[in-house]
This record gives sequence, C-alpha cells and structure tokens, in this order.
Amino acid sequence: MSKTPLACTPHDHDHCVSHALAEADSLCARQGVRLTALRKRVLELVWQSHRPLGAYDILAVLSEQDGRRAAPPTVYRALDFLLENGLVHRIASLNAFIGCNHPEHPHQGQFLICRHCHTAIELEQRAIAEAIDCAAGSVGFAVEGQTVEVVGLCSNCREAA
Amino acid sequence: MSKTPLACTPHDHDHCVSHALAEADSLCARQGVRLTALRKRVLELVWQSHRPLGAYDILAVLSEQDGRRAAPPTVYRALDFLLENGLVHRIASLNAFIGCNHPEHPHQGQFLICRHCHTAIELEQRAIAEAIDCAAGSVGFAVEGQTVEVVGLCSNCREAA
DNA sequence: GAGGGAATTGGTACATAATAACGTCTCTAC
DNA sequence: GTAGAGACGTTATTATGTACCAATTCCCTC
Repeated sequence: MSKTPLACTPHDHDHCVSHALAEADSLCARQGVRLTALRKRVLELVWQSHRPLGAYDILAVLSEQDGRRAAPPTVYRALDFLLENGLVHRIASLNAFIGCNHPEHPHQGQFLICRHCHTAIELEQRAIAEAIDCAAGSVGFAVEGQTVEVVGLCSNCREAA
Repeated sequence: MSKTPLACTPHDHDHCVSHALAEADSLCARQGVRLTALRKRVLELVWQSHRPLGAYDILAVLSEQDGRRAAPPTVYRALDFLLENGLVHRIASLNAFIGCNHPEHPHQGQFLICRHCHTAIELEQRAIAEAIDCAAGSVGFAVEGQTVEVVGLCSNCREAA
C-alpha cells in the first residue's frame, strides 16, 4: 500500500476522520448497537485511506501495527457490522471497502474510481438511481440493491496527464 | 449448479445458444481473431446457463464432462478473450460471467440479477449511462467504464412469492 | 456482587477466485 | 517446410472470503 497524495491537507483529513468516528459513535448509540474498539479501529483505518481498502490490508495493520492477533474472520466480522450499519460501503469491482460519507441515512452510493490515483468519490445522485429504478420497473423487476461503480480518471489526474 | 427453470422452452433456448455461437463465429472472423474450439465451448457453456456462471463452474464441466485436462488458467484465458471481444460480460458482484446479448457493438451492459432464481437480465439503457456520465462530468471525472449491477426480484419470482 | 445468556472476539481450517511463470504445441504466413 | 506468434497445458502460488468452535466480554437480573 503506497501512500496516495491526499486531496485535503493532513490536518483537514485527520479532522474529517475524527468527525466520521464521532458521528459513527452517536449513530450506533442511537441504533442501540455497539461500536466496539475493534470495529471503531477498522472504521478509522478505512476512513484514513482515501482509496478503497482491502480486508487483508486492514488485517495487516491490525497485526503488524496494532499487535493484535487478528485472523481474517475478525476483520470480516467488523466489516460486516460496519456495512450493516451503513458506516462503510463495499466496492465489488475492487473487493475493497470505503467509508460512507452520509451514514446518517440509509442509501447505496455510486462510486467514481480513478484508475490512476485509486481515489474513490462517492456520489448520491437520485437521477442515476431513478434511471435504474425506471428501467427495472419497465421489465417488472423489483430493485432491492444497486451497485454502481465507474472507472476512469479523476479531475486531478486528468490535469496531471 | 442446480438447474433453473428457463424463461423460454428448451428448444428456443438451444436455438438462441446456437445463434449466439454462429454470431460469435462471424464476429471473430470479421475481427481477425480466432474463436478456437476451447473458446467456443466456454462461450457455449456461458450461454447455456441463464444464470451467471463462475470460472470454476466452467472448469468443472470441462474437466468432468468434456474430459479435458483443464486448470484455472485455461478457463481464465478463454474468458479474457471472450471479454475482450465483447462476447461475454463479467458480473463483478458475483465473480461470474454471462453471455452478451449484443456482441455486435461494443458496450457495457447493465444487469438485473434476481436474488431468488439468480437469472441475470442485461439492459442497455442510454438513460442510465447518460445519468452517470452527467454526474461524473459535473465533478470533472472522465468515465472509461461503468459497472451497473442491480439485485432484486425478477417478475417471475415476484409473482411466485 | 454472583450468575447466566447473548454478543463479541480469537483461532483453525478450509473454500473459492485469480494469476505468475514456464514449457509445449499448433496454426499460419512466408 | 520453417520460423514466429499465438494458444494451450501444467505447476505453483497469491488473494479473497467463510464455516466452525472455543474463549472471552458485556450486560441484565437477581
């Protein structure tokens, strides 16, 4: 995992991570579910990375940096919890996870993934979701979940190229 | 792999598979690429299944039914070829492959995947693609590839439920 | 504070998905 | 017919994800 240049300054980023963690805390409290130390740490790692993070990347940090004796199920359980409670999203095309920008309301985001810097931007465009619902409805299909993942070049990397 | 009830009669289905294979033949001839026996067989297997088929499912058929000594790379190479030439699509959320309905022109379909019967329906809605392009464009993101995979209940399974 | 049940985590083993690397064969153009 | 490219066989390995059971922790009740 090489470090990616961050879009915001380190200070901004730290702030935004701690904000996300605080919001997760209050959200879990309201839902009556437990954001344990392990789960919080996994959430922090996912948020600290601007690029989607693989389960085994998380596992490596827990083992090597935190000195925790962790095996795959430990990480996947934490990720399952975070997914269920809308705190992270899974990017199917990358087998990776990313922090959710709007955990306060249930939704399924759309993602723009830069093939160069690997940053993922979360969108939440009703127009996209509606176009899908409409097309599905016209063939009698009842939508339950949408996966929208777009690969390309982000504006920064376009300029650099 | 349990058999799924087919949307069309077996005869129709056989017809549609052989039609797809014939079209693939002529398409490859036009492109100057070789649709070898192995590649054609893999394409046939993918087409015969209404549900997306995993690489290892294909591998099992090649080994057990065809008696061919096949290992994973054999299957993945054939699938790579078929993907490159637009003859099959990959469903990222299922790690599986499905025959392309419109191989004659390059495109990336959208897929409706029934969680009950596991059938996948390919859409090709410009409205969806355009909604995505538009949203991406507004943040300066240059789209190169779209993954749209929708899970839910198909009309047959809704009625049955 | 003690007991008990549920939730959480630790840990092993395994299942599934995909690729690397190298050798051999086959097809085709010349 | 032969050289070169492309296709396939083969072995090994990496990457991703899950089943299962044991040990621990948390929280509620008494």
